[in-house]
Amino acid sequence: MSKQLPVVQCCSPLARDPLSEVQAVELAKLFKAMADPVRLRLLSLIASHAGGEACVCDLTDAFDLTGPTISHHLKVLRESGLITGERRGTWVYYRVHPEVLARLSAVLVPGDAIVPA
Amino acid sequence: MSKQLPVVQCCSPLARDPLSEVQAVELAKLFKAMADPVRLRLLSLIASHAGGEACVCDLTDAFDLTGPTISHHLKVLRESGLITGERRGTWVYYRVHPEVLARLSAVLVPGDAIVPA
DNA sequence: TCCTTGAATAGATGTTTGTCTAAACAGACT
DNA sequence: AGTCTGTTTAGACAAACATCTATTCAAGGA
Repeated sequence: MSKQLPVVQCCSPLARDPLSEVQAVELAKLFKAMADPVRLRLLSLIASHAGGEACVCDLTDAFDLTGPTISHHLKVLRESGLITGERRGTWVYYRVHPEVLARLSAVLVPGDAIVPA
Repeated sequence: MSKQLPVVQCCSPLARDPLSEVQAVELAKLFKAMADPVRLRLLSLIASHAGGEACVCDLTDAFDLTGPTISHHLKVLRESGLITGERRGTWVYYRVHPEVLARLSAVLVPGDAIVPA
């Protein structure tokens, strides 16, 4: 549906070793994608939806925003690698990439360094 | 040193239940605070520093940025509740609030809902 | 083929944000 | 007091961003 960014290769937990500049830039992109209430709710709606996927029509109804605005936010999430979209007939369905969330989660707490994917 | 925001009360994991608007706004503030490479490195430098704290002088040296800019980023992190600063004599020392990171981490992965603080 | 509906793109606009310089504030030491 | 060093505040400015309207693209059904 659109360009796939590589899944985060980053990092040992924040509190273990200082982040390199490159790692920080990489991570910041992901956090920036989540740094908006609408995008967080989109992510949550998709992730918690039955079957692990939701169509744009479902998502649009949940907000008091125009279609293009929702579409813009979905694009940001897509380009950050957090979700993917797939057209099936009339509708486009989105689902999250749980590994990306898991890696992000692991960076935040002290614990084992991330093993290579 | 400055106003303390309440530690995030938020939430069940993203993928369990759809985030409410209020929860999303709350969480987005935290993610926004981390959505910058400089702030992520600051956070990591502080968290990984010996003794769990670092003074501003250490932090400033690690970047090619002016003092006021670093101070600005520290303020953003402070006001988000991720760190606290304390003046001891000449220097100001910062340390992270690990609980906030832990809660944030827990929101990202499927698992148990957060128990009240 | 044309029309209808779902979704994305293009372009415009007001707001937020990261950075800087200049100035103020806080301690410590003469 | 006066001065030095470390840190924060104030104000300015360009770049990034969230939102909108108008338009285009995609797939189905008449």
